[in-house]
Amino acid sequence: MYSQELIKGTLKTIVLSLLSEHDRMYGYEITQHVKDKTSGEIQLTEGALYPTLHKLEAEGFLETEKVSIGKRVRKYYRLTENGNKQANDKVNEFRKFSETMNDLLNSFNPNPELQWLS
Amino acid sequence: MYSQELIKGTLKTIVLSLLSEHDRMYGYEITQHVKDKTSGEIQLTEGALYPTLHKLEAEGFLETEKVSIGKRVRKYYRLTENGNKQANDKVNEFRKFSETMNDLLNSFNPNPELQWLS
DNA sequence: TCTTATACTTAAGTTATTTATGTATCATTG
DNA sequence: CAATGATACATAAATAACTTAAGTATAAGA
Repeated sequence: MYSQELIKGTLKTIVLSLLSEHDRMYGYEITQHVKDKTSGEIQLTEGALYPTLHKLEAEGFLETEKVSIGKRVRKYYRLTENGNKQANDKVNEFRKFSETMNDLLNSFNPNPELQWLS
Repeated sequence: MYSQELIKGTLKTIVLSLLSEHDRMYGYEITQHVKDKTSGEIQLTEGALYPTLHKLEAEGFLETEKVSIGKRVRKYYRLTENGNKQANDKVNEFRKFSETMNDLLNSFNPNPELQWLS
């Protein structure tokens, strides 16, 4: 499990990215999907996720749809057109950022897997 | 310039990593070094950096040395033995994290540079 | 029936950063 | 030589974000 400080700041990127490939998802589904796909190394907490979803909706990047499952109401989120753009921007930003960071960190203690490069 | 939310959480990692390759550095030097090495894409603010340096010192990862430059006093930081371990841990953690994240983000909108893989 | 999983919400406390201010020296330039 | 920008550190107040925790409720499995 990664330190929370590292996960901070990528929450929106993760949510937007997942919704880019899934058409619609609900909150709980997102937490499970991320947990499964990362072998439990990234676990989103509800206290962080739900407020973030509400924020993204308020910003116009997500829209909701309520679906009744038996007696329960499930709240699905999907990307708006702006949300789709935002998803692309955020994903590209993270990719570049991680490259920049790895360059910065690589000058010291180079990654053993990349040793052959030098 | 990357969004601050992305830079958040990597500040300690950056500081510890730089001190791993530089033996000793002072605060202002760190801000300039990071700015230069990332073409201005990561800019550390003093309000964030100095409190972090103080925190790392209080945690026993850094030790200080005051050096007079003319009439000014410059405060150099260097890694303690524990700080060196922590630097390695933090750098490795970030590397793994960025791999995990890129895997998570790659299933959608795959990075064009990696298209040949599929 | 009890426990775990599903499913969403929100308030209070904590933590970290941003923004702003304060202080002071040194170098450059008009 | 005065003004400006760069160097250099520190910290307080405001803000933002997350953690922790509690609340509510249905469904499934042992």
